[in-house]
Amino acid sequence: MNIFDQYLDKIKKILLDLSSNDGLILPDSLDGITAEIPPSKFDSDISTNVAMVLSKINKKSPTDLASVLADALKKNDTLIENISVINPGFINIKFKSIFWTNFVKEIINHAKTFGINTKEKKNNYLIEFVSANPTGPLHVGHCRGAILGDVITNVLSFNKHRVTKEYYVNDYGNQIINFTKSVYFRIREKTFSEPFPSDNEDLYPGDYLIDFAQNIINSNKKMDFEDFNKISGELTALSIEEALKLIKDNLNSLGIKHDNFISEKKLVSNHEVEKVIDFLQKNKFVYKGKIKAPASEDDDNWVEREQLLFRSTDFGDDKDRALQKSDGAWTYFASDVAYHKNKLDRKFDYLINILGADHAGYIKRISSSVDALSNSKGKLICKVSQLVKLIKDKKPFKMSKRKGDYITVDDLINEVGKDATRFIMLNRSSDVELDFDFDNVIEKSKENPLYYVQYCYARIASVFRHLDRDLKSDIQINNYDFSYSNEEIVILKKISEWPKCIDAASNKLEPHRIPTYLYELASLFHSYWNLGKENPEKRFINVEKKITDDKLIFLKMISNVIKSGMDIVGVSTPEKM
RNA sequence: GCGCUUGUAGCUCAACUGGAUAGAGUGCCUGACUUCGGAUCAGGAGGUUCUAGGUUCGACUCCUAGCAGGCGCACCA
Repeated sequence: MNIFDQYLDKIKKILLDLSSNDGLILPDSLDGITAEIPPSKFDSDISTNVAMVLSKINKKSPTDLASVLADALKKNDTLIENISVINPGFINIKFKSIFWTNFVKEIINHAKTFGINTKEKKNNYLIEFVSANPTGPLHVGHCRGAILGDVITNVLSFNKHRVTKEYYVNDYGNQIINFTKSVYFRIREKTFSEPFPSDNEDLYPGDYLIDFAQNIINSNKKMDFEDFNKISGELTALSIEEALKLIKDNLNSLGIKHDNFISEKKLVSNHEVEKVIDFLQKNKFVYKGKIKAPASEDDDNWVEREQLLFRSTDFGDDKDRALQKSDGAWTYFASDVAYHKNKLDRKFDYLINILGADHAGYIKRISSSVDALSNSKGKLICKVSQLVKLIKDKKPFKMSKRKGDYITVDDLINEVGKDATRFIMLNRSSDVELDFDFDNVIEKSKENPLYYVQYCYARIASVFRHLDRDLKSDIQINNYDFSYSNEEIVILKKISEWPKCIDAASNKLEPHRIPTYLYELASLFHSYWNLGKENPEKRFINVEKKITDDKLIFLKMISNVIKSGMDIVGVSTPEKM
């Protein structure tokens, strides 16, 4: 039930009517006409820009046109209390109290579906996110993208789209060889008491490898660890398995579960890379050539080679991109092209990739390949999540990968918990860098938006508790005819924005709008609550049972929306804190 | 140098796919607990939305150019 959509439809209907009967001229598309939330200083519930959009084409002043439209609107709607035309030509509509009574009933009766866009086409999405190398635990850098992807999925699913969550496992290439060697040296450290080589920069230094090594030794008692070359294949598989187990644990503690894990190695061994390159070759997107040294590299160190290149410059990229290494192995990009071909073949309406800021430069390349593979019909959307700056004791602290002492997802969850991590990571637009202040995140005050919103829900729960009612169970509406105060109307207006918030979050893939909205709603609620301190009549539990019952329905409506939103964000709504 | 991205109150950020007098928190100042939960609330002060042009009835939002910060610019992944 989106009242803005409802009234937009009404307005358009009236326009068509006026156009056929009174000579109103309409443009080809009515898309520019909107129904919006008026600024709070106006005593009004919905506003529309219709008169300003149509004034030029009709050669009339916006205000004159607005008066005509306002009259027509008022005439066929008994729920409008008054309608006003305000410069530069907005039409503002104010509803009668009965409108809101109906509204509340509607939401209470359709608690589970309020906010869902019932008009739009439902799509089938594939979202790829996290996809961190299977060489160790997830760290803070992965965390934001992980949560972003998960909550985008939740928003889309809430809006009845179909979404498949996928993790691309980079289990092929040099990094994996180095990683496996590192595990091997840790095994030798244990079985042959040889020290781990500290001078080899290619090896992974992290302590977690010691656990990997021990686990592999324990569960492979018969394995002979003497000669690396004899066991490298098997050991690679075992090492990756260990890493993936750890990563899945990390994701699980963030509350994230992917539907599929797609192995790069399998794509390679199934010859999907060759096939896709054949295809590109036939369509003249691939050639043998040389690329120039990157600007960051000294020309002296750069060796120009002839190699297999993809014409990404045809699609706006800076340079063509290498597909094959000098040793004949595929580049990461080549197998990723195969992976995207694989995605395209599965016929999704949209492909979404969530990338970290440090991979943003990769977008042109991969979207070029999708364009080449799909004749520019691939509908790939890349979403970048900016860096997270960790702050403790008012100071930023950096993590250094070299020493292996970076902050892991585990560290984060242990310190601040899953709920706070999710809510705070999501509270800002993914386009801006995020300050993640440890002291702030665990603080229990208004400064911490998670608690502020949860507290709102807990307060409502406490009212129900006082009356021996259960907030979670359904509430009955019999003769409900609440006469709303101004404070209540303000809250109702905010509630009516919820479908708009979901729409924006869903269409623009901007889930931060949800925590922002919930915070605003909670803020209005806390003000409303405090009215009861000075004026006992404003309290929810009233001597008159009818008033108490009506107010409970009102509170139930608020808690429904809070609960919906918190579920999408993926955090709890405790009834006591 | 090139590409992407950000620039809004002292600080951290919002602003509904171009709407009206740009909003919150924090910090600073002042006030409210015998209460349905003070993890809260009320009030005050704080702005040339980086700059210069352009498009538009209307620009924080779109376009062009510049300035400043961040990220990236491999046969790595």
